[in-house]
Amino acid sequence: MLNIATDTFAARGYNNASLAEIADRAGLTQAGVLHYFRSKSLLLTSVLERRDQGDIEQLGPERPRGLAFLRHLVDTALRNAEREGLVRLYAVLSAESVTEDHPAQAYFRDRYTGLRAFVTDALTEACGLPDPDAPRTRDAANAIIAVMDGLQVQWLLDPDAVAMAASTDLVIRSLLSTLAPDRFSN
Amino acid sequence: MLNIATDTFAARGYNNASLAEIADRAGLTQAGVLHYFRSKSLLLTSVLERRDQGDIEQLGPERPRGLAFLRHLVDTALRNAEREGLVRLYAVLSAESVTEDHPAQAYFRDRYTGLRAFVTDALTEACGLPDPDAPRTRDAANAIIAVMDGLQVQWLLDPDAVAMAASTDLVIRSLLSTLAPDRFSN
DNA sequence: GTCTATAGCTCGATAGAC
DNA sequence: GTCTATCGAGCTATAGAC
Repeated sequence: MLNIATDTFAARGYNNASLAEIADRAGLTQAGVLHYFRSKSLLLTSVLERRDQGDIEQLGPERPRGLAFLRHLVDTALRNAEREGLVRLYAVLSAESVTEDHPAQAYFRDRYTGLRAFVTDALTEACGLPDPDAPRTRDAANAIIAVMDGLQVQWLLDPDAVAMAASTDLVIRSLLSTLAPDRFSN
Repeated sequence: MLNIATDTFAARGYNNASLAEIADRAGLTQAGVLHYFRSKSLLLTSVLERRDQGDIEQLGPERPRGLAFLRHLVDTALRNAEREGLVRLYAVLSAESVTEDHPAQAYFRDRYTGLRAFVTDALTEACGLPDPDAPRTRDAANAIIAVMDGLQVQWLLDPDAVAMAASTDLVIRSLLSTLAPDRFSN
């Protein structure tokens, strides 16, 4: 049920997806869907929360740190090329969430805040930097997240023109050798 | 009129924006809007075409080349921080366009194809590379476009957490020194 | 739990008066 | 050119039978 809702939101976006279509695909009526989820926006929230378990940034307490975490991001980009549905869900909804009164706005704001902290920490640790709050580290972290997101949109529109993992890897390596040229040479 | 439509599509996305709201803001009725644009999707097309004149990638035949073009991208990121409406329009619509049967899908596919060619050329020239079709150059070009797009979404959700120009500049510099370490040192 | 039925909207588009 | 009126369709959500 949540899987079907996920696919539908991914294919159509939140606003353009209808409970009737989700219900059809799930083999019941629109009223049936609302029996389990009191409203459409609550269904979206449930979809997003479900997706957070067992995914990218929720790896449990033994999440990899430093360089291992950055490598994990490249791995994720590689695996994402085989998970178009998931990529579509986040690409479509994250951008849609910036529109007025979107029900997923708080979710994505918080998600990015958390991701930024993770990546900033990983960079600081991998590079052995003294100050975890250095603006340049923060800029680099934001850029790494941004490049992964932006590549997804290009890839969804034109899969053959984009190598998500290769581009992600190239950016991370380049940033590392800028932030810590002694540790990471070109 | 097109300006009002632009703002509305930017604030609500295409699907969620209504002709009635656009008409209200423009001071006429919904039927009045359809007198000028035969359909909603034609209005969107007109908005996007209008925006292409005098903007980022349409700088006329004397578009800057090589390093100057890459600097221009950073300038654009800097100016974009003062043009939230325009940023919102492209961030929202580009992601929305990957959904099924979206009227702007062809527009954004073509736009990215053109942008990729521009940035790839600029990188090839700036770095003095022999092969304009090198995969790594293409990966770097895609990454530069992606980082600019991805930063916009983060910035719209949390303006204080993101320095679009600084992050863009950092990525471009880092990539340059990876692609051509002899010309661009850290 | 799942259904039918329906209330109560909003939407895009068209027809036609002025 | 701009309006009113309206069609036909879609939507979310609720009420209530079974």
